Amino acid sequence: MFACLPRLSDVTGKSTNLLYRFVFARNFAAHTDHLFDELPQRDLSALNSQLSSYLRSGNPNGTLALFLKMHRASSDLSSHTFTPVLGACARLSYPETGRQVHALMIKQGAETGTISKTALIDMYSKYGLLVDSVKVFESVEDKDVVSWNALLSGFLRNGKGKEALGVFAAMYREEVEISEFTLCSVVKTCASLKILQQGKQVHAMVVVTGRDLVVLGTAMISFYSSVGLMSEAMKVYISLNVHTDEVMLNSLISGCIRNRNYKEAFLLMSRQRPNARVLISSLAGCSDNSDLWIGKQIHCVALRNGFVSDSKLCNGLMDMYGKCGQIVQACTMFSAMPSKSVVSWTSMIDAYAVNGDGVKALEIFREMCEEGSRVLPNSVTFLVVLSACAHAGLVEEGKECFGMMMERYRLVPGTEHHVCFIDILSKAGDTEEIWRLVERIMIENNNRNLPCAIWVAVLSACSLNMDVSRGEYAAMRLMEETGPENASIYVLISNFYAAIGKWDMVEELREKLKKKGLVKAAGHSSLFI
DNA sequence: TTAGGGTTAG
Repeated sequence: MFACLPRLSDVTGKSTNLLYRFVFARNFAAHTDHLFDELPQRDLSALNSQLSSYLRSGNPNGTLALFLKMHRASSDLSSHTFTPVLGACARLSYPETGRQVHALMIKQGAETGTISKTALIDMYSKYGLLVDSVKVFESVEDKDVVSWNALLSGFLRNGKGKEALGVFAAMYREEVEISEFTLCSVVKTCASLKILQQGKQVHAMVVVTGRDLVVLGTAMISFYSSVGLMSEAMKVYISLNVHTDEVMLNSLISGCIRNRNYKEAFLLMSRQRPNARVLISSLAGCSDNSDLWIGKQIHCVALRNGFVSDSKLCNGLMDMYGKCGQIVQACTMFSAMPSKSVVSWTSMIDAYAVNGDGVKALEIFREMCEEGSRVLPNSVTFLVVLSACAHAGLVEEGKECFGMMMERYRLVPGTEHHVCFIDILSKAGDTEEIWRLVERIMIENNNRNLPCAIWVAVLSACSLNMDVSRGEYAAMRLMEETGPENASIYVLISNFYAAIGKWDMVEELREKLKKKGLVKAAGHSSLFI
C-alpha cells in the first residue's frame, strides 16, 4: 500500500516511523472504494473535486483511498489534488502519511504556492509538529492572511497561547489585513490565557469593525465564561438575540454551569431542548466543581430527553460520579454500558484512583488489558494508572506498568508519565534508578534541559530521600529553566534545603525572595466545611 | 488553505 508513496526521508533525509506505516496500512485494508474504477473518464479536475467532496462530507479515508488510486494510475497530479489530501491526513492523525504526501509534493514540484503551503502549515500543526509548521510558514513567499491565520491557530491548538499572541503582534507589524478568522483565534487565545483586558480589546475591535457576529459572538461568550464574567457573556448573547443559534446557546449554558450560575443554566435549558453535547460539557463542569447535586439534575435532564444510551454522555456521567466520590454509582454505570471505549475504561480506573483505591484501579486496568476486552489502553490510561500506583505506593506494580507501556503497547512516555514514575521510584527510595531515568530522558532530549516538572519531581524525591548532591543539581537546573522571578521555585528549593538541614541556604533564599518582593500564590482547598 | 459549543478520560 505504501510502496507507491515516497518517504519524506527520501527527499529530506529525515527518519520515518514504521509504526505509523503499520497503523495506516491496517486502516486502509478495510477501505476499498470503487469510485475510481467507476468513473467514466478520469478527468483530473473532476477527481480533485471528488477528493474535496469526500473531505467535506467527513470521509477523509475516502479522500486518501481515491488519492492512492489516482497516484498509482498517473503521476500527473496538481496542487489542487494535494490540498484536500493534506486535510485528510491531518484529520486522520497519521503524521508519517502526511510526511509521505509532502514528499510526493516536493518530488512533483507541487509544494510551491501559498495555498499548498498553508495546507501543510495546518496539517503539521494538527499533528502537533509545530517546528515543521513554522518551517513551512517561513518558506511561504507570498504570505497572505490565511497563511498567517493557519500559523496563529496552530500555536493556539497546541497550547502555545503566548506564541499565538506573538503571531498576532507580528501580523500587526507586517500590516496584514486581519480577518474574522484572525479575531476568532485571538479571542480564543485570550480565553486560554485568561487575559481579560486584551480579550476586551479584541471584543471592541469586533464591534467597531462590524464583523459577522454569529461565530465571533460564540467565541466572545466562551471568552467571558472562561474569565468568569457570565454577566458579560449574557450581554453578548442578548445583544445578538435575533441571530443566535444552538451553538451559541450551548456555549452560554455550559459557561453558566462552569461558573456555578445554575439557575440561569437550567432556565436556558428549559427554553430549548438541550442536546447531548451541551449536557456532556455541563457534566464536565460539575466534575471540575465536584458538584454532585447539579450533576444528578443533569442526569435527570439526560433521562428525560432520552440521551442515556449516548456512550459519550455515559462516560461524562460516570466521570462526574467518580469525581464526586460516588464510586458505586460510577461502577453501576460502567457495568451497564454495552460498549466500553478506552475513555470509559480510563474513567473507571481514574474513579477508583481518585477515591483512594489503587488496588481496585489496577484490577480494572488488568481486566482492560485482557485480550477479550478488545480496547487498547492509551497514554492517558497509563497516566491514570501510574498516578494510582504513585498515590497508593504500589511500587512494583508501577514499575511493571511503566515497562508495559513502552514494551507491550509501544507508547512513548511523556513528561507527565515520567513525573509519576519518578514519584513511584521516590516512594521506593530508589534515587539511583531515578537518576538513570533522568540520564536516559536527557539523552532522548538531545541533552537539552528537561521540563521543569521533571526537575521538580527529582527535587521532591531528593528531599524525601535526603539525596543532597543530586538535589542541589536538580535545584540548579530548575533555576536555569525558570529564571529567578518564580516564587514557587524559590520556595520549593528552600524546602529542599530545609529537608536536608541546610538552614543557611534556607535563610539566603528567603532573603532573596523578600528583596525581590516575590510572593508565592497561596494554596487553597476546594472543600468547604 | 485558516475560525464558533473547553462534548467524555490525564
